[in-house]
Amino acid sequence: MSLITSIETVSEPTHQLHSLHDVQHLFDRILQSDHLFINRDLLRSTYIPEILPHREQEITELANILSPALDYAAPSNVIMYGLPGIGKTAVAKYVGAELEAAGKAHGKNITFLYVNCQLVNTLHKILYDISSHISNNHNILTTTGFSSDVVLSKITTCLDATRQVLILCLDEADRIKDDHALYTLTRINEHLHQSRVSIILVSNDIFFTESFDSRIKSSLNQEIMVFDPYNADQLQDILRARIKTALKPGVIEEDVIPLCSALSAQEHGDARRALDLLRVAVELAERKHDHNVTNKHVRLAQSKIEKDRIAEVIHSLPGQQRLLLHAIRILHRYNDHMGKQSVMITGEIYNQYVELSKIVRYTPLTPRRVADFISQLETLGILTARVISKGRHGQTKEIQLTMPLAELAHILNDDEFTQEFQQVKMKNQMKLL
DNA sequence: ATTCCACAGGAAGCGACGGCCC
DNA sequence: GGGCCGTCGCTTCCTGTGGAAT
Repeated sequence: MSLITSIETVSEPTHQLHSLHDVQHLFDRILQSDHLFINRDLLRSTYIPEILPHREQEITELANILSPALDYAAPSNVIMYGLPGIGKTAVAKYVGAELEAAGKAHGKNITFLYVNCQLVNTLHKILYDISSHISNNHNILTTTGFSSDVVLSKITTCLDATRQVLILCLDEADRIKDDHALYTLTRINEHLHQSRVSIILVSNDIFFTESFDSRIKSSLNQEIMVFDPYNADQLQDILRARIKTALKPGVIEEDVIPLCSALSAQEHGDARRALDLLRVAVELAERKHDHNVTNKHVRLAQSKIEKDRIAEVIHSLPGQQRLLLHAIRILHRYNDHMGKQSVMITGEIYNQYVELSKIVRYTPLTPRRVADFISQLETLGILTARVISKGRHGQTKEIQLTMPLAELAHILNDDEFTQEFQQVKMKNQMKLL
């Protein structure tokens, strides 16, 4: 389907809702349809259940490491390694909550603070997270504008004033930009007299501490826990435990759980993925008013999850990166038109990008910056790129889309740039825009 | 064996920004 | 309102790369 025809198809809905009455009927119909869920939130990976199947050993190990906190002693710092979706975060949060509860029962002040370093990725941001968490009834900084030293000093004063053990869990710790941040955090105890801080570092990257200098390694003084991926049988147990409370009895066909588990085990034993797959499969079945969830729904869910992920990523890209994607789309289409390979190289993509920048009146960024964008798009799974040498014609990158061109065109269809390109296309009869 | 090309990608630095203090 | 602090997006400068051409 050409870009212009695909725009036409989405322009006008065939049926329009005119009144609040219509809307009420619409939702009545949805509510009256068969509900397969009892509680869909229980099939979300963010939900921490009361029992974590196949992680009993890790829970016990972490609990043993952290138990000195109940005597106001500093537990060892812990590094937890393992691939995504295999229960590291769940174990840390589970043990953290249990420890807080045990502290309360024994009259000890223990605080567990979970920080996701994907967003909170600098020392400064981490310190502000700590300060806002421990600030209850204390005059401590909860806003920005202070140097890291000032915030750190306020935190240590507040901690010492309230005698407590703070367990700081830094998830995705490999995202922290500055090694110095970890060094500072691991040495907080040197400033404390009454309280103690212990750190749990959670990472998918087993090599992330390799680059640390010896000062950080020694100040970490860590216990290491390595999490093994779940196998297909273990994933089945996890899913079966969740569906007992999340879904109505008998709505799942016999082979659905084994299929979800097998597909997720193929990746790397990712329980998060297995739960998403099952939840989306049930949602699709519900929307179709089917009474059972079958393998067909799981396969549809698998394709939907992947498409949704890429579309969401593309829509959230900044303007310049979307413009670059338009350049790639047009170049790809041109290559198809000329019967050439769908492989593109950096130089021609950059030239196309500069052309488009003129149309939308953007100042084109430098080739260096655009090269970074290409690497980022590769990281996001939208492109594949490999460095090749063209001999006397220099070194470059061979770039390919990971999705069909039509799919990218469809995703970019409602993009703000598309309309401008359409106007230019009509004015200049440029077939390939 | 040497030269050459078109980049890749690291490092450093700049300016803008948001949020605060004084 | 100027100064401070940390962050971010970006440019500029630079060195490295590797295979075809000479």
